[in-house]
Amino acid sequence: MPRNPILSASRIRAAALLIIDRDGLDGLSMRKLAAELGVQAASLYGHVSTKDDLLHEVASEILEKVDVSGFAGGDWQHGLTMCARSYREALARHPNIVPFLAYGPAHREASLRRLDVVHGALVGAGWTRREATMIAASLMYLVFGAALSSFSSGFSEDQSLYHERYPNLDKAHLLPAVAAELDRDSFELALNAFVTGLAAQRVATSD
Amino acid sequence: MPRNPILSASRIRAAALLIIDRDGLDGLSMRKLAAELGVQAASLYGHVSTKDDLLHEVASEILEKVDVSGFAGGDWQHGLTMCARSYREALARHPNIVPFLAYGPAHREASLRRLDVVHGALVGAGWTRREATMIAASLMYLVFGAALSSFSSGFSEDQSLYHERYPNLDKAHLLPAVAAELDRDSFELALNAFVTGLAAQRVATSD
DNA sequence: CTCCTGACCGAACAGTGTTAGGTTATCTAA
DNA sequence: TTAGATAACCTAACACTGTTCGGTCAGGAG
Repeated sequence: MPRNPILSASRIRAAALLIIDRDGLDGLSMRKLAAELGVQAASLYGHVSTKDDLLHEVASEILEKVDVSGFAGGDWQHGLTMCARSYREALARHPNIVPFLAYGPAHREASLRRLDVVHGALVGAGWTRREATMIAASLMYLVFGAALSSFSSGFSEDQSLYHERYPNLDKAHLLPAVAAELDRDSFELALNAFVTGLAAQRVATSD
Repeated sequence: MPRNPILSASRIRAAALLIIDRDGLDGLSMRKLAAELGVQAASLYGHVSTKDDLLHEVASEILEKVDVSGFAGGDWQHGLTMCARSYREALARHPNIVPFLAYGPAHREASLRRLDVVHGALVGAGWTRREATMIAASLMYLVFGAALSSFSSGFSEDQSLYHERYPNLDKAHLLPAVAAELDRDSFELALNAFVTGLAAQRVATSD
């Protein structure tokens, strides 16, 4: 090796994620990323083929942390719940990249592997293949919906306007701390209602 | 009036939405939009303050069609279901703009008005204010999650790869027609399970 | 010491959103 | 009828974007 490399694929990924977390998805440019690493923009292309590719790599890194081990015990309700929680947490840690993540989850290797596990567990628990597919899809709806349309990233404008014009709306969720809690609780409510409802339907159809 | 205007805010919105539907969100540029209207890019700025603003206007136009009249009867389960269906349909008609829509639904006038109606109806049906907020949020999770991570926009790569590597996954949802049906059915499943689960929880806590 | 190779850089290309200033057709006022 | 006002559109440019080509230069191998 001619020289000690400053850059590496993983260092680039880390810096990219840092910028995305700090400045948003649109706040990431190759020049800014290069500057963050003390380098010129062109140098990045020795380690990364394309910006889009870089984003996919960052995305995969994030999604690696999703845990589907909850299905191991054979209890699909528990598995579904644990998987959804873990998924949401992974996304909530980097909310700015979620719109990109959602673009094509099915195209990513890790997502497919996970989906395969979930699907298999559901079929093993007695759901039909079609039902298993739809349940897995529904879980994605909840997870991505929760990560995307969270209170934390909404409701940040002038507070006084809300209350008088929309009397039914509570203005408490304007506070960031409250918003984060409300996000988590709303997700838990939705997840719990969903799994409960599924279980009820399961009993009904297996009669 | 000095001349018969070629441009108008609504004509610009319509053309923008057409391009978005056809070429995707990234496929919309001010120059392309201008060309579509037989005009130069700069001319657009006499009718539209900013590209971001234009997108928000297009978004509002789409969201205007969401129908919350299902709550009128006083049946919150029916209201929730109808509202969610109408919402999803509105989004499914223009899937490419959904990532933008999801960015800050809470900032849009029409969304807040709707949210206020839903919230009021839920409180009227006996839910606490906090519960109502969380239920409304959950509904958004489902709707946006369904519109975003739909099968139609995923799974479009080489079909043969899937089956051997992920034995649990069905390859039927690769076909566009099947995918659309699967999207709708999955959403209905999720929605039904969610509302059922909510109702069950309601009975339990009101004891 | 020379050669080679790999890492980084400078400069450019085509494209983006946006703006300042200029042109022109029509409508109003004298 | 003609002069001026004005709205609608355009030309040209700005600073930015992702990406590529050709160069520079440090170190290891012979």
